[in-house]
Amino acid sequence: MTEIRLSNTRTRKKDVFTPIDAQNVRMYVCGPTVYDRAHLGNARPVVVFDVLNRLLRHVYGAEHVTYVRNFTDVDDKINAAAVARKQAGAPGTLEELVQQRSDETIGWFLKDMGALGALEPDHAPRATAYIPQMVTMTQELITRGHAYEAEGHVLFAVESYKDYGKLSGRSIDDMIAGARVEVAPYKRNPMDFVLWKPSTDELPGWDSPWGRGRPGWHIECSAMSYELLGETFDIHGGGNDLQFPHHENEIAQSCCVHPESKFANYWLHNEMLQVEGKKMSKSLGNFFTVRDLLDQGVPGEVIRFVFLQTHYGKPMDWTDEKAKHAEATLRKWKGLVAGIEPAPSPAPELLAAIADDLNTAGAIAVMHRQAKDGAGAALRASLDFLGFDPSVAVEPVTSAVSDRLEHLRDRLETLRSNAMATKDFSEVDRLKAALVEAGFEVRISKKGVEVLASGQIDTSKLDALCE
RNA sequence: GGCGAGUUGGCGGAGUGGUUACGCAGCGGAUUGCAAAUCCGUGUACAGGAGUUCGAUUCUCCUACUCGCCUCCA
Repeated sequence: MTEIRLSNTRTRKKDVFTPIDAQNVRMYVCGPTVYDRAHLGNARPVVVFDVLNRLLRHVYGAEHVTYVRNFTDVDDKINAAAVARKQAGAPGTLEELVQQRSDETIGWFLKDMGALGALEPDHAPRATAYIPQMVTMTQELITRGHAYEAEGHVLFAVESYKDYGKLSGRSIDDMIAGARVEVAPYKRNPMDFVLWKPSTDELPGWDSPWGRGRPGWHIECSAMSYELLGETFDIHGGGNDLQFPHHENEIAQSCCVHPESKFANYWLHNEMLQVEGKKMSKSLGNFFTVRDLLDQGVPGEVIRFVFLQTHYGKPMDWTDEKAKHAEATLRKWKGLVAGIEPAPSPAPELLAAIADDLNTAGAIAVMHRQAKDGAGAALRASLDFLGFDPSVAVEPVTSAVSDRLEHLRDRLETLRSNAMATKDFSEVDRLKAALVEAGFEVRISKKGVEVLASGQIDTSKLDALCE
């Protein structure tokens, strides 16, 4: 069996992965808050853990892996969007409008991530479907002396959990010293965090022993992972910005309710994404969504390829340059594997690279070697394994384009054979240049003439050529 | 201030205690009506300093720089 090694934030080492139960390998990844379109940064963990999911399925068998990724649909930004709609005169109650907003955002998310070649998890629980479980857990924390009620809020008492801060390597005292946030007066310790908070009448809320309210952010992951994966499971993942406080708080909640459990054995965190060397932010004007890129004609798998070029534990820089190179490489490889059956299983070297802490960049190096060696079947199996569909052209050429392309190719061929006799190549060169201008690649060899789509096709220029 | 990640040839980016990864670009050649594509050849880099070692880019320590988190942003 392939030995998988993973960088474990908990131990700060690369650990050999040993599942609790090889018949049921369990992974929980923190999913998005569904208030708006996913930006490019949101896509990184999705792709990273998609690769891990595929690896686990390959090694343990698809039916022996359970992958859970939640949707956070309790959030002030969702509420704000719903309120705005309500004020604009949209029909329905506010709760319905909240639900609507979440529904549509979830639909976008799945579609956009599907375009990146990400398989959907086995379970994609929504926080709103687990409120009773969160209430129960919160109550249990109070009973066990780890939480207290204050002014309609329920707060987790960080001092009641001795390992608080262990995952992220922080001490409560240091954090208090460096705190930059104003502390609510009802907190016993400034680091105490909210398990439950009151809702106003206008906002979505649920009945609870502490009045009508809504859960704090962290409790949902504790409740849902327990419901779907049990007290202790194998892998917990997410972006490294979640390490503190989100994951720290999840651990505190879960371990205090289930003192015998370790919660998650392996913690994986992906590093952040940057754009052209800078943090993606609205103020810098370099903020964009996955959909923006797709709409600009950047194929989803090009985005996927660029992501996989950088190890998940390193900051990744998104640049147009990389996207261009990725597209060229994918196009080349797809040409190489066209019509070739994939090898029955991915090559051992490829698997070894991925199993070594998801060394996707190393895997790409293996694929370059396969391409160079003309190992089409192996390359195709590699592409399949990493979630690239070789049967789909990088840039789908519409039939309308391909018909005209055929016509132009014939014309070019005729012109060329004439020119070979007359030695006057001016007509050939003119058509060739025009085709290149319109976004095609022209190859003329002894065997004949080939015209291929090579990038952004300018259909208006194509139309002009056909007249 | 606290915690953490990183720094490899023009660019991207693996890997290794001692034998030039690889890709792109570039350069030379083959091929071509010219190109493109393809093929062949071509690259001694590992932030700085100290230490361990027969030997370090690879291990340890220090310094510099970059970046992230500490704000319900993945």
